[in-house]
Amino acid sequence: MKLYEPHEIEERRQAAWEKDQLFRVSEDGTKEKYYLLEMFPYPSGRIHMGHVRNYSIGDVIARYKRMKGFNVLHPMGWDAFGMPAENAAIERGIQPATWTHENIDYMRKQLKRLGFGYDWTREIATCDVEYYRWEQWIFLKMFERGLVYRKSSPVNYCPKCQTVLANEQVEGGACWRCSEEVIQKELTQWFFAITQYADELYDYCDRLPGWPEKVLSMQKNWIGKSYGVEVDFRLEDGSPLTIFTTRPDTLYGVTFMVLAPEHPFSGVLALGTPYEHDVHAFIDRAKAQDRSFRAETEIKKEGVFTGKYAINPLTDTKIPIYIGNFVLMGYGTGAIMSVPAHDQRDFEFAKTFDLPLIVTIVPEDGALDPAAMTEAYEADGIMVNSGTFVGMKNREAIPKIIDFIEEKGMGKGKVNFRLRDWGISRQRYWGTPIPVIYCDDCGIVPVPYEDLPVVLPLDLEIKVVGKSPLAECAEFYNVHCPKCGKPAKRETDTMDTFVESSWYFLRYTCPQYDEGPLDRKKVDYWAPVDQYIGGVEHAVLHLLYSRFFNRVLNDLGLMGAREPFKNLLTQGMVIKDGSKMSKSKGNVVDPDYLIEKYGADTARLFCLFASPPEKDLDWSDKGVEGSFRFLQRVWRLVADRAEALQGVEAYLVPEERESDYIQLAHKIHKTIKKVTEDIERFHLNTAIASIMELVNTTYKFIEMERKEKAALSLLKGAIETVIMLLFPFVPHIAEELWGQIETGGRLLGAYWPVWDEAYVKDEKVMVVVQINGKLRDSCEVERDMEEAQLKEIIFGLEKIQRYVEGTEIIKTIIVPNKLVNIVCR
RNA sequence: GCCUGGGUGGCGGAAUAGGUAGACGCAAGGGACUUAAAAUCCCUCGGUCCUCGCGGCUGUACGAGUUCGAUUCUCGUCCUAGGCACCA
Repeated sequence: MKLYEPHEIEERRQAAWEKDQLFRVSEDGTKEKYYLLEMFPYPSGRIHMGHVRNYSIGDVIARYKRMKGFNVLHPMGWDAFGMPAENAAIERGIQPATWTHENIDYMRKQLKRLGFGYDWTREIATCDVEYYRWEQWIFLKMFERGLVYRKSSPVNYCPKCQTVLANEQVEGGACWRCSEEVIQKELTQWFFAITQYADELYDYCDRLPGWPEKVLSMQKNWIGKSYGVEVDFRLEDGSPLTIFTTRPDTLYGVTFMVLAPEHPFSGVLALGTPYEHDVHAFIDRAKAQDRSFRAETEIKKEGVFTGKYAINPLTDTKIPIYIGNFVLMGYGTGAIMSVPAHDQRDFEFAKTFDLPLIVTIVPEDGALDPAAMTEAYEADGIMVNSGTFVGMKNREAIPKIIDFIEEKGMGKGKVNFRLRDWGISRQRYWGTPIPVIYCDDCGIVPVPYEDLPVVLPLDLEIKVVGKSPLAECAEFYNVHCPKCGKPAKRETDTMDTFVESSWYFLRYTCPQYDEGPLDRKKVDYWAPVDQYIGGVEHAVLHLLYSRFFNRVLNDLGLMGAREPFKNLLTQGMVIKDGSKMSKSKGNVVDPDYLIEKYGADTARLFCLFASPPEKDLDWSDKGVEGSFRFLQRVWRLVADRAEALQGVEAYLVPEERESDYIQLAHKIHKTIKKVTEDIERFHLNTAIASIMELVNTTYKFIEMERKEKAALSLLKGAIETVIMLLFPFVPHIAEELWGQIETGGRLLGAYWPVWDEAYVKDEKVMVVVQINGKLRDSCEVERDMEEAQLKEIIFGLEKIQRYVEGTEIIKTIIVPNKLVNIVCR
């Protein structure tokens, strides 16, 4: 018998796949397409176990779908722009481009060594000019449509990364990448108008049944849609002061207003009054508190009275106007109405400043005494003190009050979003240059399409200092204005790297197309991605940006699909010793080491078997050994009798009626069914478990030592089935074993086995007997037996008789072929 | 505080539509083979009680409920992970 030598086998098989270009695909109208994609990696140097897991899952699905006859697009590429390349450049004096490409070369080899089947002719590296030139092209199209604009605003800035961060990239006041505390800085930035799509992005969350509930809820949470009304309060001089509220049912309980420090009225209301000095001192102080500080929990609510009053349009009551540090200028109108009786924040503020409470909603079965309240009543109830709305349920009153306000011209219904526009300017070098030129005379001038690409110079010296190297490269930024020809300056900021990953999955469909970003025919054949697989950490950032970008490209007429990813699978992290694998924790397992010790098939198998894809995977060295042992067991099963099986015809149905045969035949068909259905729903761990069971059953059959030809035929059928079912998981060993038994020239991987429903059902079934729901006995009977006959057998059981004796039988419940429950007293 | 998930043996995890809880694997214990070891193979393996039987009781975070029957459905409680968090 040949020994199982994974390295030799794997190298040989991989070379053959490469030679035959096995995974290369093109559009084919005769087959159903299936676009399978895993999130592409950042080329950090080497792949880690998270990648191995992600891509192993993907490879199973890709190979399975191919066996099922789909035309499977399964590409791979590199999210190649980003800061680590610059840091490496600074630390080691190596060009970011060189560093990145060396990493890509190494990691590509690693992926190939794991045996993942990609169409490498479609490989993309986002740092290649042929990729980012089309991103610049898209930028210009977006600019024409007003989807890109420039504005000065306070931005999140990471002092360590020395660049701006989008709101989504700030996690609890810290940089998402390096965890440095984020500060506020006033900068002029480019923005993508993602808020124009906020409503649609929100609503479509309900039309993505193939996405995990969790991700959709995170996206909805982030977009933060809320229905309310804008109401015009009036200053005493008649000028309007508009607020936004989601609780118009509390409008009659407003006792004061609060403005954000940045509100245009904040600086002027107190002018010339005794309050002026205090107000300005407060505003200065509040503005100095940067965003991250303001975001801290338990920040004390502070405020100052402006000395001015406004009129509540519903009640004509005069109410004082305050400025408060807790009101955000960026949401709603930057001014709020305060209802201390029904909003906890307002309640606290009112207590501090000794402001009155007016109750407008009471619990259905009680009353509220403003003087006795220790917290705001935020729940639903019945309207009181509310003009014509008294007596209504507050929920029902809300739309009526909005109608009333609109009728009287006091305001209008409004939907607000938490989502902000996406700031994409980064003061970094290793990214896509923003294709814009600033001219003293003509202002902002987009680079003409014929001048694209704006190429990122590769021969720059990267220094530590704050400024982007591009801003110091005169050859780069000194240009002539495309409009008037006068000397002008090129934009030296680059784009956020999330821009590249927002459309790479579309470019895979036509990576060499040179007349535009997308070849409409090809992209419409493949898009949308049928199955996307990646880490849940991208639930908001990457996935939301991609949904936005896909819509923009759709609106630009570049493609037909509206949503980018039909189905999404978010895989869990790889955990070891209780925490995520990381260098700092010193608990990383190196894929190279695993491949060297056990081979790629074992590494893949363990990642797939140890836990279902969505869950975190607990690393276990012993578990890896177990996977290796299983493969050796399979190897022996086949290799030990490879010669004996030569020339034997494989049967999946028993030629003999003896129970050994029948049992094995049934097991084969049941396993095919189970594995098929499990792969379809991504229960890859249980799919493997059931293949293991088939292997165990096959060994048991062998122990019977049946020598007839029929036994060999069925055995061969079982073995062929094991190999075919294993192929998507561990393709190298499967192919090798397939080659060892003579299989009539059939090609492994070309088709998926089918089960015969007749053999899925056992001829004899074990029926368990319960008495009053408690398990008492069981017996084996013919399948689909007549109820009367079954009852006769059951009640004839000695044990059951003993239990039933002396009781009154109320009823007998029969679950066919499974269970009988006798209810008695 | 709000919104999602999730709590099952010593461990990773099964149980697809309410019907035998613990598949498969790991670890552990016992045995076979061997001069010995490795490898391999076989047996045991939730808890508990006894009269050690193809025995009884109990058991899927906890407490109720629906049901002939609940890991599964409903309500409440606790714990835990993730997301959002002065968003008016």
